[in-house]
Amino acid sequence: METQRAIPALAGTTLASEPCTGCEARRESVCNVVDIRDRMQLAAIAISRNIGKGHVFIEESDPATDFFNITAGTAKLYKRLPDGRQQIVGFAEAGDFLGLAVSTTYSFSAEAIEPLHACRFPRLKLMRLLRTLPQLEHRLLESACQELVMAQEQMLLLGRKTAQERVASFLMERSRAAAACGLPPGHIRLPMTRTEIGDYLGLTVETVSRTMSLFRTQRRIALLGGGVLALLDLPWLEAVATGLV
Amino acid sequence: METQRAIPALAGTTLASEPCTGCEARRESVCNVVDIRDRMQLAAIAISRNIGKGHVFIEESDPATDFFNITAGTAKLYKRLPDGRQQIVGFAEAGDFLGLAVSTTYSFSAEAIEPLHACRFPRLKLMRLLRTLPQLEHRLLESACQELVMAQEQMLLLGRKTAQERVASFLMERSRAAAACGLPPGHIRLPMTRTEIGDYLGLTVETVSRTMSLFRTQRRIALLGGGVLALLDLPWLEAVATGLV
DNA sequence: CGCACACTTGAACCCCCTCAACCCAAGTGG
DNA sequence: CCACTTGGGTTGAGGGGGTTCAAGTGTGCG
Repeated sequence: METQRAIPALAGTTLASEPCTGCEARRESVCNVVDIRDRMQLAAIAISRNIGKGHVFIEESDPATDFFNITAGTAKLYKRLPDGRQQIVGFAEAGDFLGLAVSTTYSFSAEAIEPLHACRFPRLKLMRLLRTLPQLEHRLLESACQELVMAQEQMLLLGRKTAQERVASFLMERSRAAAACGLPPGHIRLPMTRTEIGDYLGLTVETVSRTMSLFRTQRRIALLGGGVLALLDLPWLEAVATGLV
Repeated sequence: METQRAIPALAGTTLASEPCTGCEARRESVCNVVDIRDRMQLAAIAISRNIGKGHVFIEESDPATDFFNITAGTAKLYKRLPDGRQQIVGFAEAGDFLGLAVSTTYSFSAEAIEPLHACRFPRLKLMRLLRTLPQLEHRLLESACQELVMAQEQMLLLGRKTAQERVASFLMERSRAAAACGLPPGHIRLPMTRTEIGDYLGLTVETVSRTMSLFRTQRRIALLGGGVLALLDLPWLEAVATGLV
């Protein structure tokens, strides 16, 4: 795994009168709220890293030494039971901030499911910096609240929805997320495996596969290869996802 | 429902050189981080309310006009599907802060499951106050992160645990919460009905009842009446809750 | 090519849900 | 005082949605 000073696009040039200009994730990122002078302070404590597919870069119950800001790629955040059962509690993509727990240990593990790029912030340094950057703290609070709302929605899914409702909900969630990246409307990309979708939705691989096959034969969706998928009947999917139908 | 100026214990006296002194929840509450002068500002915008059992004081998807700080009693926070299926996303007790969503509408409903006492803060006024009270914002961020961790734990439960593991987890969670209130060690109070426990754990009433009966015949727990329950075999319950056994 | 891994499909099973009956305690009211 | 109601809790019998087990089909990559 390579590590380098932040600001990859400017590596080798003078050390950034305007930091993070090369960062593709800056627009959606939490870093964006602080002004240029403060962003230099942020960049000064950040270390930019490439993380290979399959690499576990946060291990549950390990000491929480760092925060991460994903700038490219996708990671799965998951918890495990002793016998190997796995629950994915979320997928982190460009702009997401990881490690916000108050606890001194991580509450979940994180693994890159496709090549990942992230800024790593030493926990203590960032905590210290937070005291002088109230806008950043405010932005983190907003971000945490947003995640909390999504977590509650996921609890409703896991506790009360049927397999079809879960898969439809997942596709709609991806559809909303896909608005950001550059895909034709009604198309989504699924960088995760069926097993991972199952571990996210509280189902088995087989049930996910069967349900997707059902949707396909009903012409609600179409598999286009390369992990890309077309949502052919958005209104129906939305209705199923919300428990109507 | 009665409403009155905050500081119930001091109602009718001079308006509190030291506000919130009568509040039994102040110790655990988010308000506690701000110093006396700032707490007066907080108390100035707060309205103290008694909320009767069964009263729904937050309605999902309604405009989020207020924040609440629970000072006594218990509320259930829940989401519903159109056909009536219900998922309880948490129980709020003394010291808990509600309504933290960034969104302008509530993301869940809240109902008092026993007589409730809460401080109500107009959203806009509190938001404005937040800008001048960074310690309060910091405390809210901590609180949100803590809730996020608990939500992720609940996702693991809802997605991957068996009925027995869910009930054991619930009992252990209550056991940790009970440490605060004045019950003999190993004893917990369950102010919620079996139906509500089921709606929290993603199970039916019958399954909850059957599982508790099983634990009782195995002498792992004992029902003492009045919603009080003795945990007779904590190590075993803990092991089951974490997926061992 | 051949191996590994992801995905799909089929068949049998099982845990939990559904439906139903019943118990019990607390009101309520004649 | 008892008859009746209501709401929460328990227990039993049967059924079903999703899991488990198993086999087979791609598909990328050394």
